[in-house]
Amino acid sequence: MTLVKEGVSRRTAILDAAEAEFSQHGYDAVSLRAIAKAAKVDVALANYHFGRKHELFEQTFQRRADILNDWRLDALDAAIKAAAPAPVSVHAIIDAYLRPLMTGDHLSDPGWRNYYALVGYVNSSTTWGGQLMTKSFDPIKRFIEALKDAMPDASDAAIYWGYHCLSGALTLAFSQTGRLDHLSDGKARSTDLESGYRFMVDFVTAGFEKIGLTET
Amino acid sequence: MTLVKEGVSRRTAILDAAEAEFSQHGYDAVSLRAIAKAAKVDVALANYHFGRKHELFEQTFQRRADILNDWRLDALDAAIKAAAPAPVSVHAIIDAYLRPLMTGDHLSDPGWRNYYALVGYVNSSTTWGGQLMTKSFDPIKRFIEALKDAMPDASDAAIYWGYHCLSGALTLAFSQTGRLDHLSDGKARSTDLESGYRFMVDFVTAGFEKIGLTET
DNA sequence: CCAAATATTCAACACTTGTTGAAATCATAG
DNA sequence: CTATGATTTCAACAAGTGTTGAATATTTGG
Repeated sequence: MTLVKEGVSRRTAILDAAEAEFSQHGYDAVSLRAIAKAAKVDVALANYHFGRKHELFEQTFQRRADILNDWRLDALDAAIKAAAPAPVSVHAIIDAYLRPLMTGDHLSDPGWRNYYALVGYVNSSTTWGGQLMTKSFDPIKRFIEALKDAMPDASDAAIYWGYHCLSGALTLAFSQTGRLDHLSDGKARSTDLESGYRFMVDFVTAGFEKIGLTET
Repeated sequence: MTLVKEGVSRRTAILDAAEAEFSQHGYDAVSLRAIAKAAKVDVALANYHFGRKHELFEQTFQRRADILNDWRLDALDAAIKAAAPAPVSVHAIIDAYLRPLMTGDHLSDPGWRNYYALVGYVNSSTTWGGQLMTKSFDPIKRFIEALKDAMPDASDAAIYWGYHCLSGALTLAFSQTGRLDHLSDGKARSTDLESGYRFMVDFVTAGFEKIGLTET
């Protein structure tokens, strides 16, 4: 009998457990022992594989970021190709940014749902937000370039602040905090991200097109 | 010699310290001892005044929420009055929601800057987000009603998801995580919230007006 | 099958955590 | 001034923290 059960190594079991725990409670509220227990593994093993807790967190975060980056860049390339030789539209760029989060069974996969919450946590964290988001999602700079091409008259400031609005709206919605349900008394549901996605695409596209015109 | 220095009671000294610590490091990374030390007070005093750590956090959060709610409702009333008898515009509603964060010296006040970061932390926290945001900012439901009046053809879902976009964009920007600076290589600055405010007003207004038209 | 390398567990370390009951200090009213 | 009540500090608690070095188990390559 091999040590590895069901094809899942203990190393990825730790990452899985860390992902679930960190996304639900944040970095500091989660102990390595809680992660080890969820992964059915000794505490010391996390340290052996990942070093300090800090690094385990960053690797947990990076794992799906790489996958998400690939999905998004593929979608962007497809949009550019579909529009050629005309420049790709703002709407198509925003859609390429958002749609990969929805496609396939990502929304019904607890792993991805947890991860989206983790991104929301990191994005608005003063501790992690600045550095880690930029490092992990570096490839999305290609979306910034695409937006500049689509709106050649827009100022740099408009592009970056617009992207910041998009990022904030997206990560809050996909964190599924339940705020929407409380606020609307159930008339809108946090879990209904298909609806959220549709509204967000239109909302953000219109926003970008508006501030792309405003002189600064 | 009195026990109270410079008119600042020990009770509010604890709240001030808690605000600074919680906003910079989150709930779990902050110990009561760190707060007590910053407030130059014994650990046990926080418990005497506020009970459990949980309640200290909520009271810290509620303190400025009440003030901010008043500012916003005043701004909304003024906008409604200025537009009467015509219904107030979406643009004016969004401005009433955002402008109070900027007016006066709020942006140069470290207390308010810290608080804005704290709101960002709470808003995207799966632990606090749903309940605490709704409880503390309950009066902003009047903004929802105003938006419904301004866009009578918009669906409820459009209004609530639009507000969620606004909330996410706002709290991320005002958290000042430094993400914007890293992403833009300094071409846009997180600290330049005057610019952020101007872009956000136009961005969000255009977004609302767009999804207010879309049938769902 | 055996030796080397890798993976995992065990046990413990020094320290920090939130909370509390009792003691000490202060403010205030009579 | 004094007695009462509200603050504040002191000291300690049981439990939990990240991290590590040594011991054990497992895999791998020859």
